[in-house]
Amino acid sequence: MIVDRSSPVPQYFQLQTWLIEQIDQGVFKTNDKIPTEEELAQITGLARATVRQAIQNLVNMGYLERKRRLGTFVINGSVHSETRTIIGLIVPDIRSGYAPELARGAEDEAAKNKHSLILCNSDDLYVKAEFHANRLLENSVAGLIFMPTAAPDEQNKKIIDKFLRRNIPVVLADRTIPDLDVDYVTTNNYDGAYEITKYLIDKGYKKIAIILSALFSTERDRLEGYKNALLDHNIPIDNDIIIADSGPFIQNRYFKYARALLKTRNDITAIFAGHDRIALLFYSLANEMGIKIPDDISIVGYDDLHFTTVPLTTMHQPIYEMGQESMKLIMSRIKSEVEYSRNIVLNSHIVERESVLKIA
Amino acid sequence: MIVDRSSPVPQYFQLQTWLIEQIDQGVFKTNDKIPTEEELAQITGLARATVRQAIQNLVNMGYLERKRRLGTFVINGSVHSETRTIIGLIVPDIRSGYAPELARGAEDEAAKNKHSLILCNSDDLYVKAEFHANRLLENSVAGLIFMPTAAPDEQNKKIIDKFLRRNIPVVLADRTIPDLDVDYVTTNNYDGAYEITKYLIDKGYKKIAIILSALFSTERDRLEGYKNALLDHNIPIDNDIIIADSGPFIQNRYFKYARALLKTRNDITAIFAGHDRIALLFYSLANEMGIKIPDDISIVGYDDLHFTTVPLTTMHQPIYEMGQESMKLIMSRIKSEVEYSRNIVLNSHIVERESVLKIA
DNA sequence: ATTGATTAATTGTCTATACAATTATATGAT
DNA sequence: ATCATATAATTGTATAGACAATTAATCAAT
Repeated sequence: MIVDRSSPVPQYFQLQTWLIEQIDQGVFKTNDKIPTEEELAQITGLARATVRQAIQNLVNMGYLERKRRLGTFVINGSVHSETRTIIGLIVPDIRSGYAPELARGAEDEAAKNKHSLILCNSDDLYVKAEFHANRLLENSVAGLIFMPTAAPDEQNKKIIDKFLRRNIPVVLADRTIPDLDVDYVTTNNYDGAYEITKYLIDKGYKKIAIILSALFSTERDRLEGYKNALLDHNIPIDNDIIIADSGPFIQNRYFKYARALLKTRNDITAIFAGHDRIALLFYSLANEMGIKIPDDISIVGYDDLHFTTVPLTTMHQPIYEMGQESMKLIMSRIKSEVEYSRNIVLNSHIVERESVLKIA
Repeated sequence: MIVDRSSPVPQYFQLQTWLIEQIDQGVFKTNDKIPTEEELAQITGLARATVRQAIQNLVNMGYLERKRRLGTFVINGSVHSETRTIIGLIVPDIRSGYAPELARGAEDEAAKNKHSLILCNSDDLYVKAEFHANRLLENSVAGLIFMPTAAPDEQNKKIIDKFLRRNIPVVLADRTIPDLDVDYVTTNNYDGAYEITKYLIDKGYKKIAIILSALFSTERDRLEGYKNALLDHNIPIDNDIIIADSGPFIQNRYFKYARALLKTRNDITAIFAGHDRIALLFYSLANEMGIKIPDDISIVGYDDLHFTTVPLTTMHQPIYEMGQESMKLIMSRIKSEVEYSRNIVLNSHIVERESVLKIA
């Protein structure tokens, strides 16, 4: 007998307790359909309204989910994730690069799902990321979108594990970590770099310098794409005109690299800037040194931060979509049990403006 | 009439909405007893069970509290403010203008106080702002930093009141609302505009056009500053070269204004762009039309979004500090009872670059 | 194949009614 | 004064029944 009508315990509550027991004991498993309200009324001898009250409470508590016409179903056991509607987003700095675009994509998608976004800036530092991670956990966020910091992979993993251990889904955005079984969304940096290098080659260039950071998977992939494009077109790789900085982006440092490069190697005819902000430096520098882009030197960037002031040919990255897709992954993890980790690689495409001259 | 029986909206939901409204508008204040279920049934003409459903939902949402034999009471929204450590930030769009800088200032200050920031984009639309406001309330934020939308003041006030009624502190950032007793942080737009207009006058200019939006207090103040600077220097105001758009910033529309202005009025020697993004348009346009800045025409902007590509002389606004100060106001409200509302006006200063030529 | 209409299952909304449980307050007894 | 008891107001629990809305699945038409 499920409900004891002589008990002082409310009958809806008895039913509720019984249902929880069944779920806990695995009689009703995740995603199972439990009996319909009518059936439960029959079985227990209660009125449908009473059954409904019990079920409604369990829905509120995050045990069950109702679907019209289909029935009532047991929800993913990682419990109260339903009531939590805040997602954390850790980016290096909301002011720089494409972070605003990414945040906006994520926020829009979150809003669609009636979730909110907590914004955290790590400045690419492990300590700051960890500080925020702890605060997010205290606020019991339902998920985390994380751009790994410039710290070693091991440290980033530590942060990620904190969440995963508590069954809080994590998605890496843009930057990835090798050999880590976690969802991520990125763009095809290797292919993109290969393509835009080939673009320069097709325009007649052979002496193509590249300047970027070796710190992040994204830019390391771009470097590989660049190298292989050269090799595939029988252009020797000249390590002197490959500048791969080991630290995060610091404007002044890159200014020095750029200045040194332009001064010492006037055989360079084209430059592949690891990202658009580096490309911008060259514009300023060209101005300063009386060099004309693209007449004297051609340049391409990567990202497509829409500057209206310089006509930079660059690789457009779908950043907004990256934010969106990251949030979609989080949402699907929250809503249902996902067994395997999923990786989304978005495609970039060249946006041709006027920073490259055809010389072939 | 509280419920419209012909509406497709469920009646319990209509009642629910009505009750929230009453609470928001202060008809039912904190700790007030609302009518009993029986009374509400009478008033609305609904069955008690239906009334009950509405009330139950509001109890779950944290609006109401039931006490047996006593009735149902409005909950004091500020009760848990010590334990709540999340602050809402509603900006038009995190991608545009200085929103990232503002967000970063606010976030850093929040982090110092072990608080977190929920980021919301309103797109300057009332409906979106309201959606986010409701979500923030559901997440029981401890405070709100709000950039009013482009909607009429009354609507923005409605959103603000929702928070204030629950004793949740609100700070307006950058844009203010006249005759509203609420904390705000802004910059001295009037003085700044006066100063930069005077700067142009001192450089020898008399025919100074201005282009901005008349939608926000900030830009309206700038327009006044511009006008008074002219008047004080005995320069007649020429309404033909004052373009005050009534809508939000839409790039293409401003392009048209700019193009028309440059084509029809070649007596103009200087331009005061209401903000830097407008100034940028002139750079693109100048390029297109073969006009040189500053040789053919001088231009100043407002904001100082640091573009490395064009040497724009502009009014630097301390946006990061604005975010910081806004958050500081929130924190002081959270920590202690503040009786009076406080207004902080930050000072801007001119950053001289190379977009203005001396002709006097 | 795609689109459109139909059907049936199930949850969603709503009414009208009844009695139970709780408890602040008033009343009465000591 | 203190304690016990009754009272009444209000929310809490429960029933039985009706119709609405949604939607997966099926069938029909193009």
